[in-house]
Amino acid sequence: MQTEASMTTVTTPLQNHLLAALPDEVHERLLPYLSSVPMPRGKLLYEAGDAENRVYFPTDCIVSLLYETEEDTSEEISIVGNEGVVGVAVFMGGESATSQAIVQSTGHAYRLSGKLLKDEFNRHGALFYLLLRYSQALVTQMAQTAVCNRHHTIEQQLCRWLLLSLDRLASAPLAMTHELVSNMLDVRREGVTEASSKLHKLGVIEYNRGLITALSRPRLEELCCECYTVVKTESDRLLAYTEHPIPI
Amino acid sequence: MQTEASMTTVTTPLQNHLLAALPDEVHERLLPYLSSVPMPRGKLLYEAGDAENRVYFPTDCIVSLLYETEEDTSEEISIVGNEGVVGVAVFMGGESATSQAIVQSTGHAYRLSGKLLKDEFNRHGALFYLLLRYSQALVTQMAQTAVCNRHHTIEQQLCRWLLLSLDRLASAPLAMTHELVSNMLDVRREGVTEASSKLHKLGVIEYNRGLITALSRPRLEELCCECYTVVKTESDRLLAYTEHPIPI
DNA sequence: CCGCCTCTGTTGGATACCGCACAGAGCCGA
DNA sequence: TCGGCTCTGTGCGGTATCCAACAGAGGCGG
Repeated sequence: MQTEASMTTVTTPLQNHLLAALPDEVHERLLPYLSSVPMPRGKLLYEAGDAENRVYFPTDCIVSLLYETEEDTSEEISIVGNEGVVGVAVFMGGESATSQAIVQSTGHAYRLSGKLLKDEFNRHGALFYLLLRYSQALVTQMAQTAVCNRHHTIEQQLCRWLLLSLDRLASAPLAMTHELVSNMLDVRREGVTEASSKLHKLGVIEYNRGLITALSRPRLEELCCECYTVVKTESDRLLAYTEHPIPI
Repeated sequence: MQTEASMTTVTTPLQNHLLAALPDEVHERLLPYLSSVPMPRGKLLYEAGDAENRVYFPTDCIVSLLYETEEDTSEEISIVGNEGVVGVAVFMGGESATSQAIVQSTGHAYRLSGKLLKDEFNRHGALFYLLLRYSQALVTQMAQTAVCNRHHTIEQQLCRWLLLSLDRLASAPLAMTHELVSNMLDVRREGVTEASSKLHKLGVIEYNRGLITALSRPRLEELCCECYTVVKTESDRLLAYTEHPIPI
């Protein structure tokens, strides 16, 4: 089973772009304390209001940040993969946030205690600058997601979501049912089926019982609204891979 | 005219909660460099992508952070008043953001050069901790706004918007037409008229040609969705007024 | 091989909001 | 005082999405 296989894949901390961008000096201090943890789909990392005393650097999994409403629906506000870190509230000083973090795509992450992260952050070195810029990228993603949910069709949102997910996974088929995607986009399952079916007819994706495969990335980008590109461009700008991030 | 009057009101930097929360030591370094600037409605502080080389601490004005779409609509993702600061991209390290900042309610702010703010931020003292926590509060507001736009009726959104605005202004009538409110919520003007009319019939607000007055705050909160309270509670938690903010 | 469960496809009616068009009402300046 | 502009009120048809119900299709275990 595909899921099981990916659970046993060997990963290294440096598959995470943030960790990879840090200088050796920081690696020496942090790597010994990073522990690899399996991230099965559905694993709840934080609930809204929980103290976030650990942070996670994904390598080959995807984590969704969800906000709940009183009506018991929840909406994915941003996603975090190997480009980022889950648990920004730790160094932002709030300790907790009003979102929940849940694993959306099975894989692995490296876990670090909040205390160690804060200590390193407070050295005001490479990690500090990097995490701040990452936080800004996250904010951009959140805002653009908000705009997208409001203005664009389910089909466009689906394209955006697929592209964001593909960027964060080493490779194809996404193991997601229409039902799960609908939870993420917070639309009806039927809406996702309809949009998927349309994309399939256009020859852009194919899917079968919980596996979605992109057939043509370029066409996916064409059919998508601008939201994907806005987020991608801004993230690339903010997190341009540098061995030694430029200080403010 | 109400607008003109408020333009000549005398303000002090300490009307801004962030500035007020800083210890004397920081005041001594920063206050000499803060200059009071009038903030007339419609003033554009940054455009998307602009280098934010100045930050603004509002005292009695409200600034909206707007994200535009390609279809030339724009949506208010968060609002900043005397509880915050406009220009977080400066210390987050991105220098620019993908939003625009525009004055929504006439008043004043204190302006500081980005360089001086960064210098103070990089001292890693009170301002540093305060601004990080403020940023997190801003993120919470953005996320909740996103959720609200998606799930709640125009009437509920209007209540939320009114409450957030009232919190940030010394006092009553908000000088806003339905048209302007509709731009903020990114709905039709008629939708705002309809919702306003309903709130009026319920005796909760009254309005007349560009002036909106809340008659009963408690009732406004009842009619609102949970979004206002979530944001308010979390902001209060993160920014609990302390003479010397607690370090991480 | 069969039954069951999950996943996908489809339909019909309801609804919130949109776009447009226009009418009345208050205010300001000529 | 009167014309014109801004602001608010209202009605009509269109549409994307929602809600509910159900039908077929594929896979897995007994």
